[in-house]
Amino acid sequence: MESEMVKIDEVAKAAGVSISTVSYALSGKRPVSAGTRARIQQAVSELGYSPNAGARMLAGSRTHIFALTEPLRKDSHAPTHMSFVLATSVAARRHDYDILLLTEEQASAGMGRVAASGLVDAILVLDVAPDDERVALSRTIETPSIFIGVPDDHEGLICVDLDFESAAELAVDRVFDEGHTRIGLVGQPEVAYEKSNFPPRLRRAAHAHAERRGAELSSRTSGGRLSSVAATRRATGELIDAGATALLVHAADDVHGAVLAELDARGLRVPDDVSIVSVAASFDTSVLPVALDVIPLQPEPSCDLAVALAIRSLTDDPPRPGLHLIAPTLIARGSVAAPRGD
Amino acid sequence: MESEMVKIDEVAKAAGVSISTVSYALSGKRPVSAGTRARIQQAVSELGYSPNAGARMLAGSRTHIFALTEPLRKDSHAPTHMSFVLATSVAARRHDYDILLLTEEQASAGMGRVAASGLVDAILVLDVAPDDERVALSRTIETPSIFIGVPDDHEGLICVDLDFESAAELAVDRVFDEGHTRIGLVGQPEVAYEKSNFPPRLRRAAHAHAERRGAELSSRTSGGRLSSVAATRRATGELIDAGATALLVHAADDVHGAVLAELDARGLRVPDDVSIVSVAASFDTSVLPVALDVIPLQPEPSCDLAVALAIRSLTDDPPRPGLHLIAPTLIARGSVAAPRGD
DNA sequence: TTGAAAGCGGTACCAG
DNA sequence: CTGGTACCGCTTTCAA
Repeated sequence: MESEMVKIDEVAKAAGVSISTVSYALSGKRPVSAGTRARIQQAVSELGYSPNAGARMLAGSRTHIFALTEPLRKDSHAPTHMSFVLATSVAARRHDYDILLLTEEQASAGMGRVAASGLVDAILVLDVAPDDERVALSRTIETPSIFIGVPDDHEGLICVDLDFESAAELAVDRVFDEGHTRIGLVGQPEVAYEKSNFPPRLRRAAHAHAERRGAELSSRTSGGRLSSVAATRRATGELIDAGATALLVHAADDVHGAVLAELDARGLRVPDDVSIVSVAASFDTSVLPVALDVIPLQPEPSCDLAVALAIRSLTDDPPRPGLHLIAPTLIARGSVAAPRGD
Repeated sequence: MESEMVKIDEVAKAAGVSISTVSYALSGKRPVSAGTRARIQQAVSELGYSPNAGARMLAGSRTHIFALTEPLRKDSHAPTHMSFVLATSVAARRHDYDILLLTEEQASAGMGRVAASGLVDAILVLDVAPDDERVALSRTIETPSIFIGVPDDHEGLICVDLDFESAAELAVDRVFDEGHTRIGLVGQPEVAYEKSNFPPRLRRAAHAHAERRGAELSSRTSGGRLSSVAATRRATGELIDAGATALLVHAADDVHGAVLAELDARGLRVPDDVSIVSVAASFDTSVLPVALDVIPLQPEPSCDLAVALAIRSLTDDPPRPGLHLIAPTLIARGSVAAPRGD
């Protein structure tokens, strides 16, 4: 039934109403009688009308487009990043929003560009690094930005992330409830506890909760300035030597690998000899040699929330800057069992 | 220097010229005196002017946006798809185009939507399946579509793909020049040679070129309706038994795995006992247990060409429907050597 | 070489 | 509940 590019006045004529009534009937911003609305709906579908995007952007206050900035660096873990991109675009569509993709150098450069040209209503920032250059950029533009992940300096930013304190408590509970009273925490490298924001919070919460429940928790870092296999294996060994029967790991994927390597080298098996829970992993834990119980940063909840915040940031009741946390969920994969009875 | 949202009239005022002169100075569609242009350029950068995207779309004939439809199915090989998305968006930016991402069900549904609303100037179709439903869709819309990959029914479509005939010849040359005169080809499943378009072309080209050069080439399929490990191993065995010292493989990744498994089971090593070249692989060959010489479908050349075709399809000299082929390149990885001298 | 002004196709205000 | 219409900011013809 459609021809070339139907315009609103054709719909109006077909339905025997005015242009404005068509507009209001479609946007719902003004009550329209049931009969009128029906005739308009019919005209719309018969003519295959779809409002012109440019005109809507110009006349209205919304572009119905979000920018999605994701560097997609070559070295990065593709499946993980793809799942976040996917989850974001699906969430956006549910709110009638399209996604404009900004990658590579455009991840940064594009932000200013699309903001200045009014191409997008908001910007969703993915794959956030601790010292992300997009932080500074987002402060120079008026377009609302939502970070999925928390950079070190997140003053004034709206960030979505896992509720790492709850996650720490959940992890402690998981092993404590199974009978472990001596727990080890293999964490980030040293610097992460000085400069970064939530590694210390997670660690503190773990300590506090363990104490609260009557467990003994001691923690080690996985390196100095950077995580290293050597430091991680040493840390793991120390914790085991100190009697830990359960390990919580809050670190990057290679650190998990190093922990498992050390246990393997000592002839310790998971979960028979040592139980493990990976906390707040943002990578795909299926890359690990052993399936681990994990409290992951999942794409869907984060992206859904980020999109919801983006939408709300366009209203007269925008979300406050700060961390918007996702309730943690533990995925059991069999790496936790009762401690050996010896 | 920038404030809220600079408009073209402010630039005009600052430069002491009319609005139209500013527009022309920026678009270059009308000669503007050097002096005037300089003053305008200065005003633009001082004010931080960036033309409003919506207004440009409405008034102009270009949106400066391409849709990129890529299902990004969960099961698909993420790194490969991501590299195509990346290459496309980079290529698009070089022509001042942004990418609107359509994934999952929007990969199809979104095409009609963005076309009808005039949101995009053209649509780039990625991850094309033999029976892709987006083929039919692209025929119902006026927005130019460029397929990166060739569906079975590509009548009237503009498709970008590897020049598989040249690729076949290149592969034959590679092993023939090394001294192999008995070559085996492990191909697609049977049906691909009946219904699909280029598997038979590739095979035919390989046979013709082998004959031309004086080599003996025999081919086997990797299954009936679907490739199977059993059929592939049988095919591989038959070719080896028939005396083949070099194998060309034109198939999916798992078929490559099956070929290697069969060779391994027979105690044959690559390239000492058997040479292998993977032809027209569209997957990441680094997932294979053995590094193989490969003539890949590379993202960059394909995406660059696709974007170029998209741009040209907006001119008064649009590209003809048909296959637009990329010259093949062989990447040597050490899986080809001279045949054993026995 | 430059300027004035008519649209582009909606949105939303002001009336009725 | 509905209609008329003044914009939204830029592109592009028409005139000068």
